[in-house]
Amino acid sequence: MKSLAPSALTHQDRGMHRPATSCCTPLAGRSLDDAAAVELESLLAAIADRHRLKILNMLACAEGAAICVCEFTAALELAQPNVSYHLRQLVEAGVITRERRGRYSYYSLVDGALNHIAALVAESGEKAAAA
Amino acid sequence: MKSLAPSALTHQDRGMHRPATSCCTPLAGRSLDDAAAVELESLLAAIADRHRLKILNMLACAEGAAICVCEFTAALELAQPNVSYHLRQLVEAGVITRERRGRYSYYSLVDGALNHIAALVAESGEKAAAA
DNA sequence: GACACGTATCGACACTCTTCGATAGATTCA
DNA sequence: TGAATCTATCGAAGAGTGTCGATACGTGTC
Repeated sequence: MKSLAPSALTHQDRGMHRPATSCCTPLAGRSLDDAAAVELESLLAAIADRHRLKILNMLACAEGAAICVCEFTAALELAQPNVSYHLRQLVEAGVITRERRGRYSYYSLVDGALNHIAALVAESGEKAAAA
Repeated sequence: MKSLAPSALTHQDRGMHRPATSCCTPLAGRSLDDAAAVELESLLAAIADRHRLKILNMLACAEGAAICVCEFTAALELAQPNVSYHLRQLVEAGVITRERRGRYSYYSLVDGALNHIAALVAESGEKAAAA
């Protein structure tokens, strides 16, 4: 499945002589395991789109109020199936929720979802700053 | 270039009669313009990858110290050209910087870069919470 | 200068994502 | 019930992304 590097060893591991210009400084510690990396990857990928970012911003500006699909379609100047597609991506990522009212579909932000993502980015990235 | 929606108008704009089950709640305001959305999109896309997230985490755990390419190659179990590719993506996004020492290349986090991205996500998303 | 080593880049390929047109599902109104 | 409306889904096409093998570049060593 996954092709490994020719040899997953650092130059130090291979017992190479190490001159003054040494390589491979040791890490202070580890925190982001594979599963966490994959999860954060999917979360970030869900919001890493200009249209979805504008959707999220519209929802944030609505201050908790739900917004109808047609409003997104008008604001984004995007075809309706496209808007549905992007909304679906955000719903599946758990960032927004859908609510049907009659013929209309209203979407709203999941409380604290984006703050959570932001915290993950700041945490797994700038953990050094906190220490 | 960009195909617009059939008519970039909400149901209200088209002067439709509006029953009790009305659509299109007005927004509280706007903040994320097109340029900002594109910029944030590219920033998020740069870090929305499991390997690049692990690179960033390793750098964060190094607490400011630079890390050699070979260390990433070993930790990520990824081929060397692949590692260079991901490092390049992060450099071009302005999240990390490269420094050559002899034959080796060392990478380190740009101070506050990830906190900046996190702030953008939290800001343009949960602006309502701040208000 | 010739060689070894670490890293970056190139071209090709496979895969995923986004977009589009068409259409189906669900609900309201006459 | 039938027509109209709003939204979601489907299949195909296009663009973008990550991976791989091969190779070029820059540096240190002999």
